[in-house]
This record gives sequence, C-alpha cells and structure tokens, in this order.
Amino acid sequence: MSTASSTVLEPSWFTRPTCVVAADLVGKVLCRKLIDTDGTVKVLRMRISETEAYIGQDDPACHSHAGTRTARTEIMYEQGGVFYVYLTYGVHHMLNLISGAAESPESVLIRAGFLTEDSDRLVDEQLLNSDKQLSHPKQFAGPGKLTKRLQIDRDLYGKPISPSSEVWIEDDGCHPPVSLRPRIGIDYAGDAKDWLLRYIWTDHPSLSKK
DNA sequence: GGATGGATTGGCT
DNA sequence: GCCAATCCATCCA
Repeated sequence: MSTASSTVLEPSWFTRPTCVVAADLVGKVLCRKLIDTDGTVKVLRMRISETEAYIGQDDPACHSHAGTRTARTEIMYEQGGVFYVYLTYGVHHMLNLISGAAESPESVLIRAGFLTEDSDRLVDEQLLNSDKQLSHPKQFAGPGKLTKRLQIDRDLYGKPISPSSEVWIEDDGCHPPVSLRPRIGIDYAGDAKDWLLRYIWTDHPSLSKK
C-alpha cells in the first residue's frame, strides 16, 4: 500500500479524454467527508475498482446521445471536473464524474470500490457494526451500493470535484492492472452494449456482477 | 397532464 | 431466473 503523500486531483484532471479519465480512475481514492450524529467529522476513503465511460452524443447508451440537452443532462455539457448524480429505477443514485471539454457531454460512472484501511480507523462503531453484517463488509460491488454507503445523492449534482464539495478524488500512486469489459445494464443501446468502455481492476473481488 | 421506463438491487420461486 | 420497489426525467398529446 502506498504510504507517502496523496494528492487531490484538480478539476482539470477530468478535462482529459473520457476513456483516459475512466481508465486512470481505477485505483484512485474516492473520498467522502461526513458529519456524524455527534458532530464528529469523518472521511470515508473508497478505492475505485470499476468505472464506465459514457462518451457523448455518438454513444446510444449516454444520456446526452444525439445531443439531447435537457434539465437533467445540462451538466454533462460543462467542462470536466463536476459531478453528475441522478436517480435510477426510483431507488438508486448513480455517481458520475463529468469528463472532457466543455460542450463535450461525456462522463464516467463509478461502479465499484472498497473501503481503504484508513477508513476502517475513521468509521464509527455503528457503521462498522452495520458493515459487519455484510458478507464483504468493505466491498461495494455496484453503483447503487456504493452511493448508499457514501451517502451520495442529488445534492451533489453540479458541484465541483473538490474537497469543498465534501466529495473528492485522491491519487496515492496506486496503479493496479486494468482490463476492459462491455458496459452493464444498457441492453437497449444496440451495438453500443458491446463497446469495451468498462474499466475494471483486473480480477479484483469487489467488481460488480455479470 | 398522462404515460413510460430506466447506467439497479435484493428477495423469492 | 423472475420480478417488485419507487421516483421522476422525458416524451407525447
């Protein structure tokens, strides 16, 4: 495990091409600042093990396909470095990071991760106890489970990827092996369902199902 | 104003 | 493997 310094990724890091951002995010640390009921400040750190790229107007699976521009998708047209969160199936919040240039409506979906050892020390006893009831207490294999654990919802929509938003990304020098897979849950998207735009930490146990 | 269905998950057959 | 849960963005009238 890396020990030295972690650096906070600046919003400009996310303005690079979406597929590069999606691949580079595997192994990075998604940080979430939370205030406990007793007023204690905690930071959960979840290392990202799986992402998906949604690459804009020519991607049938992307919300901004064909240049669709609505109240919900408006944020995708921003320059990379802000959050796009939406509710799916009326149940689960999906966490996306807007990537690429302005007017290039692309994003990266965070699909899976696992809490770092650092988080174990910081998590309060109540949360630890609830985690222990899970079969894999530190692994969050699926985008809905991940946002639930990090208490992320649409309040984050449009905010910058920065500690000021209480959600940010750190790089501590971890470079895991990355493999490509087709994306999940987009069978409606024709040929695009087979595009290799899902990036996984090769053979990691915390990956989402399929 | 009404209908439709989804970048998912967990529970039951 | 099947299906309900449960909201709301989006589309159509």
